[in-house]
Amino acid sequence: MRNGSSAAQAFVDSHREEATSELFGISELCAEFGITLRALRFYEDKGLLAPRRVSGARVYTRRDRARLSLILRAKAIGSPLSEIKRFLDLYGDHGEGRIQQLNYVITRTDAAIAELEQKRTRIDETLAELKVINASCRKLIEARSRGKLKFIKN
Amino acid sequence: MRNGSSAAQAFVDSHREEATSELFGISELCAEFGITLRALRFYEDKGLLAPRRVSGARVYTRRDRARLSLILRAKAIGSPLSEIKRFLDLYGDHGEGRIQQLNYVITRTDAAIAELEQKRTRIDETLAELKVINASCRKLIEARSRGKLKFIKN
DNA sequence: CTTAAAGGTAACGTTAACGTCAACTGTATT
DNA sequence: AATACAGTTGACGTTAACGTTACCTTTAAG
Repeated sequence: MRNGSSAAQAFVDSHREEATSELFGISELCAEFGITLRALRFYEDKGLLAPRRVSGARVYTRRDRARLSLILRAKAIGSPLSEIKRFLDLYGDHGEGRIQQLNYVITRTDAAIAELEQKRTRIDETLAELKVINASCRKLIEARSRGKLKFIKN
Repeated sequence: MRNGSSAAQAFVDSHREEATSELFGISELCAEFGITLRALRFYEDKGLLAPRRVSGARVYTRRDRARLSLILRAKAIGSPLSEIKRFLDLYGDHGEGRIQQLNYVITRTDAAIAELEQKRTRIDETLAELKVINASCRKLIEARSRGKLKFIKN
C-alpha cells in the first residue's frame, strides 16, 4: 500500500521505463490520441518530444507516448506549450539527480501544485454558480408549467 | 436557507440588479482587476461588455463589473473569449424568458457543468501525480542526507 | 487661455498553436 | 520500372488576444 499502488504512481513510473521494444509510428500515435501529424511535429519543434529516427522517420517509444499523454492533458487544463515544456522536465529520472536538482524539482512541483489548486478553486466557484442558475431555471419552468395547467386544463 | 444564502447565489443575484447609482470609469475598473485599458475595450469590441457612454467616455455599472469579473475568471480557467461570450448569456435575466429560452439555458449550463467537471478531473489527476513526484523527491533527499552523514560525520 | 490628464478611435505589430500547401524521399507492391 | 503511400522539411496563412504607437477630443486645473 505504501508504494506503486495508485494510478498516479503507475503513470509516473511508466515515465521511467526505457524502450520496452514497443514502438509507435507517428500516425499510430496521432490516431490513438486524436491529434494531427502537424501538431505532433510541432510539439517536437518546440522541444516537448524527441523521438528517434529510423531513416528519417520518427519512431516513438512508450515513454514518448507517456510524455505526449502528459502534454495533451496539460493542454486540456489550459497550459501553454512553453509552460508544459518546463513542466515535463519534472517527470522523468530524478533518480540519480544531485540534491540541487532534486530541490529544484520540489520547488517547481510545489508551485505547480499551488497553481493547479487555485485553478481548481475557480472552477469550483464557477460550477457552484452554474448549478444555481440551472436549478433556478428548472424551478421557473416547473412553476410555469403548473401555472399553465390552471388556464389550459385540457 | 433555501435561497440567497451562498456566495454563488449572491454573485448570480448581483448580476440582475440594475444601476445602483454606483458607476465606474474605465481606468477605475482596470486598476481594480489589474488589466489594461486595451483589454477592456477589446472585450467590448468582442461584445462581452456594453457600457453606457457619457459624452463618448465609457461608464460601467455594477452589473458590468460583475460581468467583467466573470470574464476574467473564465479566462483564468482557460476559456477563449468566444466561448465566454455565449457563457455570459447564461447569467442575467432569465426571469421573464419564455420556456424555450429557459430550456436553452438549462441545456447550455448542463454542458458547461459537464465540461468543467471533466477539467476538474484532469486537474485532480495531475495533482495526484505531482504530489507523488514531490514526495519521492523529498524521500530521495532525506535518504541522501542520511547516507552522507555516515561518510562526513563532521 | 493653456496645459495636463484621461479617454477615444484607427491601425499595425506580436505570440501561440497549429492548418495548409508544395516539393521531395524512402519503402513496398505490382 | 512504375505506382502508391506514408513520412519529411520548409514556408506561408490564420485565429486569438491583446500590445503599441499615433493622433484626436474632452474635462479639470492653474
